[in-house]
Order: sequence, then C-alpha cells, then structure tokens
Amino acid sequence: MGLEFDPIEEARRNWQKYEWGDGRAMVAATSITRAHQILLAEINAALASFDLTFSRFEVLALLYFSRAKSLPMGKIGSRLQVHPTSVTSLVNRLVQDGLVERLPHPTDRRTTLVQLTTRGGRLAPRCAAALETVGFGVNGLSDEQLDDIADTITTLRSASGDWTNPENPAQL
Amino acid sequence: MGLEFDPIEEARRNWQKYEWGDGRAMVAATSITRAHQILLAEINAALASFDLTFSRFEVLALLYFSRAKSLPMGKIGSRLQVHPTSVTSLVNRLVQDGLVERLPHPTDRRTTLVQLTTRGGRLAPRCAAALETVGFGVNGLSDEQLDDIADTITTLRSASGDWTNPENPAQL
DNA sequence: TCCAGATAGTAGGAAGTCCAACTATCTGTG
DNA sequence: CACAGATAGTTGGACTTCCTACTATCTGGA
Repeated sequence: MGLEFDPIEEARRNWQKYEWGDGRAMVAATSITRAHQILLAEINAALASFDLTFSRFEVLALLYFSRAKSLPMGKIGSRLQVHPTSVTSLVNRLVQDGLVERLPHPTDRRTTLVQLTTRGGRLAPRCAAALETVGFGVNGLSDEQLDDIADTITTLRSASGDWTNPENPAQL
Repeated sequence: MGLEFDPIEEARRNWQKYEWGDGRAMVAATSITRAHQILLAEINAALASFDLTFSRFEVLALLYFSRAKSLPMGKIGSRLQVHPTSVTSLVNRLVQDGLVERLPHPTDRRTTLVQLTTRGGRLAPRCAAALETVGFGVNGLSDEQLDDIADTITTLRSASGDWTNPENPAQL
C-alpha cells in the first residue's frame, strides 16, 4: 500500500488533536470494519475456485447442518442475520448454480423451502475444508486471541439484541 | 428476530458435530462479520440525519484532518484502505452534495485533488459529535474491551500487511 | 530525445447489504 | 364466518465494495 504508518493510529491521533473524543470507540469500530474487510477478502479468495462467496457458503452450510437438508427462506435469514431480500438474492444465485432448489412448503403456501441438491451437499464439506486450510483469514492470531475476540463480540451482540437468551430474561 | 439461542454458538456446535474443525476460526471470523454489520447499522443510523454514510464521513474526516483540507484521490484510498474506484464513487456523491470539490493538481495533471468545501468543513465535526454520542455502536463494551479488540485486530492487520512499520523491517 | 513502464483516475459490471412497497397467504378475534 | 393484522417472499432501487479494462500523464533509462 505504500503506507509507512498505521492509518488507524493516525486517525486516533487526529481524533484527539481536534478534540472529537478519546478515539477509543472510533478505533475499535474502525478496526472491526477493517478486520472484516481483510477476512472477507481472504475467505472469498479461498472460495473463489468453488465459484462461491462466503455469504453463499453460509447458506449451504446452514442447509447441510439441517435435518432434512432444507429450510424455509425466512429461517435462513434469521439464522444468518441477514435481510429477507438478501436471502432471496443468495438463493437465486445458488439455484442458478444448481446447488439448491426451491420447493413449496407442504402446508403453508406462503413459505418457500430451500433444499440442498446432491451437488450442493457434496460441495459444502469441501469448501469447509478449504476455509479451515486458510484459517478463515485469522491465521495470524493465537487460539486465545480468537476466543477473546469471539467472547467480547458476544457481549456486543448480546447487548444489541442479536438473540434472546432464555436464561437471561433481562434482555427482554 | 425470534431466535432463542445464539446462532454463532449453534454454528460452532454443528461445525464440530460434522467434524469440519474445532470452529474457533470460524466463530472468530463470523463474529467479526456480524460485529461489523451491527456497528455499521448503528453508525449509519446516527449519520442518516446528515444524509451521510460512514464511508462518506470517513472521507470528510480525512480531509478535515489534512493541512490544506484537501488530498489526492489516491491518498484517500490508501489511508482509508479502499479501492480507487470506491474513492471515485464516494467523491462523486460528496461532490453532488456540495461537501467536497474536485480540483486539478497544480503540477501533476494526472492527479485530482479533493478539497473540502465550507459546508463539508462545518458538517464533519457535527457528525463526529453524533458518532461519539452513539459511541460508534460499541456502547455495550468497556474501555478495556475496546482496547483489547483494537490491539488484537492490530496484530491481525499487521500480519496481513496493512501497513509497513518502519520500526519492524521484518514485515518487508 | 523518446518510448516502455509506472502511476492516477474513471467507466462498466458483479456482488452483497439494506429499505420500502407490494402480493399472497395464514390466523385469530369478534 | 369474515376480516384485520401478521407473516412469507419478491421486486426495484440505493449504497459500498471490488475487479477488469481503459485513458491520460509522468518518469527514467537507452
């Protein structure tokens, strides 16, 4: 990139210099944004040879884990925490690639079931292996660091109401 | 959301159950992705009343911090770590909103300078204040947690070559 | 001097995300 | 039973990001 310094530390200095605050929250938020950008690039590079993206792989994996290898569109959205319209476009592409199929729900005609195809079922574990090989882009971190990040972000997610923990009614 | 459990923990269990790995890296990567999604939504909500997004605010802030309140397109891209074409589209929109101007570089005719307008210069600090008010979406975390996350991600960024530290020639 | 290669920026296109609005279907209450 | 409101999914549009390809300009070595 040609940078001789950490651009995020530079941002913190300026944030403080102009008295916009201590920069703590800004640095944390910017760091997470940048981390996401880096990980996504490495993950997608690892999946490129399968003609998959991380988002589409997540759908495949979710279906693979399900009992009947199928789930309603809406359930996919709530599990992956993405908007219904995102599910629509991801599934469109997966159907196009022959990795999943849309099926009518047996009793609720509003609902569309997404069913993993044989090809999709074969592909998912191979992608998982490829992702494990590249360590999901976080190879530079120790097991402890990975767990620390995950734990802290769990706090963040919980505070933002990512899910309702039955053991913690306070969240309601 | 209607979820009664943490979808990421559920993913870890399944990852292990199908023997795809211990799920550590997957959980860390997925957590960062989700954290990014949450923060971006809160940040953009805080900036919506200014008709700004986080990306466009970052450009504004970077120019505000610069000596002449102007920078070349390319420098903006390298500081914010985004692709040149992203800078083009961000600046297009900022120009359209009258917050920045494109100026020719005095000596290098290839280069385009982006100059903060008076309006842009007035807006930047107000947006910064709004972001500080919502704590950049990380209000649920303590100062220590914020610093821990930032530190760990610095390791990750450094490992991925985000910048070349002059004090650490090993990165070259 | 002059041209090959590097550098700066833009255009067009793909992908993912979200939102608002819309259709179709179900469900519960009066 | 019937209808208002909830629920499921899609369409169209906005935004950011990246990639490839392209033009314009600069620079250094032959």
